[in-house]
Amino acid sequence: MGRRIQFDLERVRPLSVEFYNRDPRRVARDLLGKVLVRELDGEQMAGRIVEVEAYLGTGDAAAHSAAGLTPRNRVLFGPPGRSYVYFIYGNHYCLNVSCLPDGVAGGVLFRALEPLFGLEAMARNRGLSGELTARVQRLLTTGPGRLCDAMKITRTRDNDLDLTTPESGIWIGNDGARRPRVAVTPRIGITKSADQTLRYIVAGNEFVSGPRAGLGN
DNA sequence: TTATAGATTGCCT
DNA sequence: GGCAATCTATAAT
Repeated sequence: MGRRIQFDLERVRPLSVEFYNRDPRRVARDLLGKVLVRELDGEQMAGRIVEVEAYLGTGDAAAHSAAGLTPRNRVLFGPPGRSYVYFIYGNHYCLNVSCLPDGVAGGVLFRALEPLFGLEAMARNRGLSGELTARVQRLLTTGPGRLCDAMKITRTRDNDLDLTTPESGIWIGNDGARRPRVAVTPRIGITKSADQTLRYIVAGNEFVSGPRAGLGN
């Protein structure tokens, strides 16, 4: 018998636009422990943010905004608190939130969630069946492509949405949970600017992807 | 118009 | 632990 998840979505309050109108490094760190909520076709899903990466507008060769404004990355240059969804490796979508004021590029990539609500729906979306064992739960939203798959986040439908209001179908909120212990490491899957430590994880959380080492900070 | 690299994942050995 | 799959934005020709 699996562990029953108890989580009250009513307790979650959306984060303000001003929350995102800051340096992506600060936003990334503060997003840990917050809740990403998805509502689609009357179905609700939610997960606690346990792994993110900051992408800076300037001086960051790994950021999509590095070469200047293009049709694809325009959301990163727009106002804060909006969704930037891109398609990668021919298979996967990745979700970011824009940071800093209109005209200044920057964003945070969502890399992993701890599933809180709607696990059955997420498993279905991921093509997983059977018992929701700890191992299967980790396959739901651990990894940037997986969490988009689980929540059916796509570019055509979900790019450039306002993430500060439930009306968008995707939003981020605070449920009053205590601020988690944070660790910082280099980012994953990039070659440029790979020396910078811009990946933020909840220390010791089992739903973090890849290496979980890193000095607390 | 063509070429290439990419903020990944899952399956293979 | 290695690597193919699969698409497309952007750069190069």
